[in-house]
Amino acid sequence: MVKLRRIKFEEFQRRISKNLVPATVKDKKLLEKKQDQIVEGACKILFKKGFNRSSIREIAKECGMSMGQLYSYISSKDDILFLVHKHMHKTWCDNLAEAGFSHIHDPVQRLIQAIELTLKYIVENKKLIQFIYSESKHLGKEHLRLVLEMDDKNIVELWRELLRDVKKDAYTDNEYDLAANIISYLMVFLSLREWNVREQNLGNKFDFITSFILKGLEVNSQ
Amino acid sequence: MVKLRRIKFEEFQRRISKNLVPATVKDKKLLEKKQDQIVEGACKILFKKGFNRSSIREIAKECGMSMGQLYSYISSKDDILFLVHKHMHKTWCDNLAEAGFSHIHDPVQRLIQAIELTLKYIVENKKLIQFIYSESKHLGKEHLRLVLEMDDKNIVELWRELLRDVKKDAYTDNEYDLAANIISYLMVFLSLREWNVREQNLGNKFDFITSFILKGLEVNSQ
Amino acid sequence: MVKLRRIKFEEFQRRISKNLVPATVKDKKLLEKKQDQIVEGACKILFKKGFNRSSIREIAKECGMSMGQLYSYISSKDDILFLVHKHMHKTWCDNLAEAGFSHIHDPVQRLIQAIELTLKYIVENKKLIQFIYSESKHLGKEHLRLVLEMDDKNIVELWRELLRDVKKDAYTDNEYDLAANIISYLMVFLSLREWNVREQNLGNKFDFITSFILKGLEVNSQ
Amino acid sequence: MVKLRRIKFEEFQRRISKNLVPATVKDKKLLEKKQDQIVEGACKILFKKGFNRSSIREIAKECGMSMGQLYSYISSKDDILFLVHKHMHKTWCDNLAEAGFSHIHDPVQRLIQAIELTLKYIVENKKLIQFIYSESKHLGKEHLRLVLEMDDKNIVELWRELLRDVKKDAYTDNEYDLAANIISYLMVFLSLREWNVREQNLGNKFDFITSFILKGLEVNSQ
DNA sequence: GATGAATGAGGCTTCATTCAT
DNA sequence: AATGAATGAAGCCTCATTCAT
Repeated sequence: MVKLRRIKFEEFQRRISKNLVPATVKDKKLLEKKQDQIVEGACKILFKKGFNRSSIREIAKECGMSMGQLYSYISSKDDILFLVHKHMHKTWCDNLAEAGFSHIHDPVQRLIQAIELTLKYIVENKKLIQFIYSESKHLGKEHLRLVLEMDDKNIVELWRELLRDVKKDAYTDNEYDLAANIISYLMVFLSLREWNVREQNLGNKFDFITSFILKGLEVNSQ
Repeated sequence: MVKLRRIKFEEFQRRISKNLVPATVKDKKLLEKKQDQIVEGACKILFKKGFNRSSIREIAKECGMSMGQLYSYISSKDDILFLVHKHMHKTWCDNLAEAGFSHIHDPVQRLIQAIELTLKYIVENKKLIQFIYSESKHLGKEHLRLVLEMDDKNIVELWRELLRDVKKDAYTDNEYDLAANIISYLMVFLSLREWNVREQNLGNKFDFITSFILKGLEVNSQ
Repeated sequence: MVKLRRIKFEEFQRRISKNLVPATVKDKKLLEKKQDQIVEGACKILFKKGFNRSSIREIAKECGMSMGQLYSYISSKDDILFLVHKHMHKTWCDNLAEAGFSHIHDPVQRLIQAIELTLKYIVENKKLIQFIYSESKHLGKEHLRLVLEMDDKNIVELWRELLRDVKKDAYTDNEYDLAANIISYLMVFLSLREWNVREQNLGNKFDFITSFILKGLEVNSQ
Repeated sequence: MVKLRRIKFEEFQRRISKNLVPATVKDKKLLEKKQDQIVEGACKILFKKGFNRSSIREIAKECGMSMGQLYSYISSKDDILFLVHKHMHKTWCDNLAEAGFSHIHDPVQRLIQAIELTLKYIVENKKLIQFIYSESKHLGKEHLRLVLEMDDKNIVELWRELLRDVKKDAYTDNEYDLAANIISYLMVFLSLREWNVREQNLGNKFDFITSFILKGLEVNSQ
């Protein structure tokens, strides 16, 4: 199951590459390396100031690049935003794939494992998640389409599949979709509502959310 | 219960007024009226183009004001964003207050009513919600503090109270807080994830979400 | 005849105004005045360095305006080029209208007068003519269309009419058109080929050209 | 007569070479071949986008060269413009030389043949002519001098000589010069005023122009 | 009080040319 | 000798805010 997902992600990678047409650089290896460098540098600025308030000049400087160099690996400021989205997506998928849960036979335990791995990832990448979810409106049309597709085909689809195993045929297709989206949405709750939620032991929060979801789905965790 | 909330909101109004220092206008009544006019006009532009791409000139024009006039009711562009937040907050609270649910004796039914009213409000004000949640990063520090406080003291607090009645003493304080925040967060799900969720009858979605929450809370709705 | 032309020019003025949409300024009178100021300043730079090598900053400075101010009377650098074209067109038409020739009864003498007035205008506005004819390729699509239309409907049409009176029905429509275009083209010869032509008395050049045209048209100037 | 011209052109070639200082390449033969390749590739881009909007990168790519290689055959972007001018000049001269007219004994027929060959050349190389005449402003000072000299010593001089045979001693030197320049100028009319002139049979246009010139010169073509 | 013209810093992006590899 | 990545100045344009009228 997870392998399948990884394959799909790589398929996206390929399609995505076509949508980021750097005007000048030809060396693919270098391109990828530099784009990683851009993501790393850009995030430092972007997380602090948001997309609009971060200037290309600042970002280039933080990346240790001249503006000209930066623009040979991207074709517009928008591309940076897209690169960050792609980065988030990749680390998210990698995180799940590495930790793994497809070996767990019990569908419920598998779901629980997926939830906990994801919650952990989200909390560990709080700034990234906050940025992604508050700035996705600034993506260009085509980039937005791609990001939504990545989200739907990789992440939401994972929950759909896990739910199908857990709920068997108890739901209609619409309900699987809705539930998968709700779970997907609840996963980022802790990062997006950080300031609202009272300080307390993180494990408690994880447990409460996991338990809330399982009960909401009428799944018996025993 | 609801009355209490309204009072609180007005209390905020007063405190908030001090944070919007119009340079010239003294007539409070006029100020309020004009600021409503600003919100109305601004929203038309803001929802279409986002905060950064909307210019003061455009907004002023849409409001039927000169730029000078506009600037006598606000002190910076950021104030407009705050006014829109305040507007959202007010209509949200008004919506609940008008429809009302404090007369419902059964705590569970009261909770259900609150959920459904809120879901309805969120869907009817989709653009507003989407705007608020994607542009809150642009709020100035002080404004952000106020908005978070409004959210916490009015909205989240409502859920906390409703939950206390429903769950009696089954939760710890932390759990009441967490659950209230989760519900509050789930309320805007349909507007923020519009594109992801499959087309289907809206009522079904409402029912699914309501039911999911009630089950998640282990509340028996019968 | 000439009056007719003037009317036509004003008609263009009106249509043209719609194609130069300054984003911000509302006072029409001021707009016109400032655009004249822009043309005057811009020409000093443009004639010296050509369109591409002249920066907006330089032009603004020469006009005694800030860049922001400049941009409230134009909407792009292209507009400046168009304004210069319009300016040329206007002075050309004004020059003919003021000196006048419609009162001359003899068609041949009228043609001669038109030629000499035009040659005089062209030589007196050498730099302007050189600029216009070497930079019109840089006009935007819509502006180019307008300029070509102005040229055709006002200037070339003048020659067509004069020729019709002179040649009666000796030409086909195509020939009237071709001859009018050739004359129109020959008029700017002295400014565009300044460097090639040997220094000599200007009057001689005028006479030679006039005579060349009349003979070319087989018109007897008696 | 024509031979003379060719010799002169080659003489220019030599002088011109000194003004294009390729940084590295010493093999003259190779240099010439590569510069032809550059002209061919450059024209494809230049005619489409104009000089300023064509980047060296694009041009190099179209030429099938690396940027480094390109820069070993030119010393600046301006050189490319000059190469195109030289190319135009060479093809123009070659065209006349190949078709030939020096064998025609009757001076008037010879002139007519020269005119028609030139008109044909100009129409067949419309894009080139349009480019040359709209971008010559971008030539550097020294290049401009050379181009004007080529034009005067080769092309205008041809007309001067042809006119001397046709008009015998009827003109003063100034008049020969003026008439030669006018003819030279009229030759490119059809390419530069393409859009203005009504669609019609090209032969008609050729005949009208030829006839107009002959009459203008008071030359009897029979 | 009301208006909207003016400011000018700062935004994103391009590209001729060089030079390390 | 050949490559093409890197430089960085300069390009055009926008717009929140002020202030003379």
